Amino acid sequence: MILKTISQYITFTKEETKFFLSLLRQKKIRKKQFLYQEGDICKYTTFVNNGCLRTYAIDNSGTDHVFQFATEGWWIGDIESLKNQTPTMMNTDALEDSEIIMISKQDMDLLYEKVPKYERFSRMILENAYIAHQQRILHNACFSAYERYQHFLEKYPEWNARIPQNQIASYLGITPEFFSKMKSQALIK
Amino acid sequence: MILKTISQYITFTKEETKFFLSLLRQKKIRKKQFLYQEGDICKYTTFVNNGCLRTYAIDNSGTDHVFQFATEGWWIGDIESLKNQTPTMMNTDALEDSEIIMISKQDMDLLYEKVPKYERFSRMILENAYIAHQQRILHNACFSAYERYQHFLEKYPEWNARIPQNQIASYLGITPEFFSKMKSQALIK
DNA sequence: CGCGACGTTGATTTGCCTCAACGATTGTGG
DNA sequence: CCACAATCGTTGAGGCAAATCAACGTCGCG
Repeated sequence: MILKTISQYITFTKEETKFFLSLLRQKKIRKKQFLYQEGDICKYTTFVNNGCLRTYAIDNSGTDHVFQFATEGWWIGDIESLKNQTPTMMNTDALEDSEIIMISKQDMDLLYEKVPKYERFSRMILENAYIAHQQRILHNACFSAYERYQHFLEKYPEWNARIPQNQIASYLGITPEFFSKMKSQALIK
Repeated sequence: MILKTISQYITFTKEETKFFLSLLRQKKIRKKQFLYQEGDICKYTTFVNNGCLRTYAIDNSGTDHVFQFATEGWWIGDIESLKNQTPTMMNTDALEDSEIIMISKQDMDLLYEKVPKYERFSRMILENAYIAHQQRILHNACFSAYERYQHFLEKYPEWNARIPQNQIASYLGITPEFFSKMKSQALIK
C-alpha cells in the first residue's frame, strides 16, 4: 500500500525499495488509543494502512478541535513537533481499530541522504498538504458553516459516512448541536 | 538577499549559483498594483526583496479576506495555482512600492532537475509554510479574536507597525470596526 | 441489562457583524 | 498651495450566526 502511494510520485530501484522497507515499522492501534498526547515530542511520521485516526487540539475551556483525519493512504502527524523536536500541542488517537506504518525522524533523515529523490516525494506530499490547508483557511474565512459542510460532503463523501458527526462538526469548526440543526433545517446560506 | 536566504538551508556551488541567478527576473511593483488577479494562472513564484505584498480572496458578499502578507525575505504565491496550473481564487497586490524576484514554474522544474538539492530547500520552506498554516488553523479554532490579535502582535510586531489595521483585521478574520473596538477596550477573553 | 457515546431539539445568550455617521490624514489634480 | 476626494480609523445602535446549557431518545456494547 505505502509503496503504491509513493510510486505515484517517484520510482524506486529494487535496492532503494529494499532499503525503504527496512525502515518501516508496522503497528496496530485500537480505537480510542492514543498515538501522541499533548506535550509529547513526535518521533515518527505515520502512514495509515487501514482504519481511521485523528489529531485534535484542546482549547482553554476543554473543547476539542479536530485538525485532521486520516484514513487508508493518508499520512498523519504534527510536522512542527517532528521537524523541530518540540512538544506537540495536539493529540492523535484512533477513531477505529487501525493498522499504521511508522518511520522515525532519524530514518527519514537517513532516507533523504541515501535516496535524494525521496526529497521530491516529500516536497510533493507537502505541497498537497499545504494546498489543503490553504483551502481550509480560505473556506473558514469566506464561507458559512453550511457552505463549509456542503464542501466537506463533496470533497470527502467517504468520511461523512464513516466518521461520527460530532467529530465532523469539530473539524468544520462548529458545535455538534449546531451541526445537527443545520442538517435538519438545511439552512441555506 | 535571495541567495542569503537560500544559503540558510543548502549550499550552492559557484556554477549552481550562476545557473540559479540566470533564472531570476527582477521586477518593481507599485503600491496597489496587481501581481495576480482571481482567475489568473500563476506562472511565477515570487520572492520579496523589499516592500510588502498581500494575497487575499473575495467572498460572495464582496468582502476581502487576507490570506498572507509578505515583506522582505518572504515568498508569496498561490502554490495551488502554480502547481496545477489552474486559475487562482486569490488576488495578489502590493501594499507598498516593492521590489520582487520571480522564478517561472518552468525554470523551477528545470532547477529541480539540474540541482536536485534545491528539492531539499523547497521541502524545508514548505515545511515552514505548512507549520504556519497549521498554527493559523488551530488558533482560529481555539482562540478568540483578541487572543489571536495578541498572538499576532508577538509573532509579527513589525507587521503590526507597518500594515494598515484594516488589513490586519482581515488577516485575523474580523472586521475593521470590531478590531478597533477590541483594541480600545482591550477585551479580555 | 445498564451505562456511556452519540444525536436531536428548544430556550437563551453572546461574540462578532452590519450599517451609519463622523474626524483625521493623505494624496492628487487644478 | 489649496480644495477635494479617497483612505483609514473610531464610535454607536441594532442584528444575526452560532454557542451554551439543558433535557431527552437511541443505540451498541461490556
